[in-house]
Amino acid sequence: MAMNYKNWATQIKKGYLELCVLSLIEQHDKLYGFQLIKLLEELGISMKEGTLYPLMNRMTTDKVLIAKWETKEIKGHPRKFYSLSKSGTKLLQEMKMEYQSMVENYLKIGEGK
Amino acid sequence: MAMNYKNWATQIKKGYLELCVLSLIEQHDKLYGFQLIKLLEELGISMKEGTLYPLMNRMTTDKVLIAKWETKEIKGHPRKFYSLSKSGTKLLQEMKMEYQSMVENYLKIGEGK
DNA sequence: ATATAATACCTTGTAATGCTAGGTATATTG
DNA sequence: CAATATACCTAGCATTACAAGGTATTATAT
Repeated sequence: MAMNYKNWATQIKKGYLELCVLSLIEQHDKLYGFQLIKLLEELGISMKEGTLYPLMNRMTTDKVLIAKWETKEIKGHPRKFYSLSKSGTKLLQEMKMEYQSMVENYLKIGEGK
Repeated sequence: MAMNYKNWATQIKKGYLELCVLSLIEQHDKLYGFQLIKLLEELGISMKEGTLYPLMNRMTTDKVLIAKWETKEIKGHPRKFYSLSKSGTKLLQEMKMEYQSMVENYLKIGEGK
């Protein structure tokens, strides 16, 4: 990315990261925050803690996600696991459709001409 | 889109619209603002005037775009045509690569499991 | 004549969010 | 006992899509 406009990468991630997080939780049933960051990293998607944790709290407040602390069976810092609520599942389906449209619409730009 | 989180559609468009605009200008060589909005609309992409014009001015100031007024040969309100600068062309290539990565990375989420 | 609509551009202010840069706490390793 | 890794959190900043307003020109309808 060029020196100027290096913030474009930040901008285009808005919404996209939300979709990635919800999709990963759907796929794994439940995940905790730190684990999500590692999973995304493996996929080539960089999401900082300062981005993820506020997002998880927002989505929990909005009842898109259900959060549960787990302290048993593990040592170290307790982990907060997230799973999709019913409305979260529905929201994700809508997001996927919208995302799919965007990808297809952009493809049309390349095809035309 | 659900009642809540209806702003997600707004958020995910950040950066995406910039990519669409630059790609369309590259393909058509030159375009004016109002025309861009109509073109995007035809593609299924909604971009409001209050979004487009400030963006075009930003990118002109940053020398990503070159702007030229055209008043001859047409009646009605004068039109401001935009074309890609050299650095704009380079920036667009970088954006396309980044976008491609994002699309591919998200595909991996669906594939894994 | 004179509203109305369509074209074409612009600006102010708001809401939302990714990230930086800090912080806290627990457990392990040198 | 310092350093590292894990795991969560927060305040403040920079950025951008949009709503809602505006200006100006031409064509069309009343």
